[in-house]
Amino acid sequence: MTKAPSNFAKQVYALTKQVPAGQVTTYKALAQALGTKAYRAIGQVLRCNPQAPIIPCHRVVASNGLLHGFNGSQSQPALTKKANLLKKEGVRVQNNRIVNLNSVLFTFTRQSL
DNA sequence: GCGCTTATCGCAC
DNA sequence: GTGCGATAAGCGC
Repeated sequence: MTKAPSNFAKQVYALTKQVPAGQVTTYKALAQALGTKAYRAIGQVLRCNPQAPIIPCHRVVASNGLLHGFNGSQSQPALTKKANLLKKEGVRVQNNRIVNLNSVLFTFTRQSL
């Protein structure tokens, strides 16, 4: 990761960084924006999170609006905290799930790339 | 209606 | 070269 990060990862980071506060995106959206079906691959890239503070991985949720992985898979309290933060941003989160997902769901466009 | 399994792609070691 | 990983979708019962 010292030179030329994979275009794929780069785009994932770029898209994730594009997500404004108060909105969340889904792996599917990212995959579609990249034109790939590697939902997991995206998670893989986000998991490495080379730019943790710059990349709001906590703003990326499952297609169902369910808060996935993040630190949650390992730290429930942390996940709850993030959920609370999202709530503060304007994202309705309840039980680790996006309530008004339809209202905060941020989708990407081909031009986003 | 709910649950489990399978398919897919890329990154890291 | 292999394994794993933050999913998604489909099919079955």
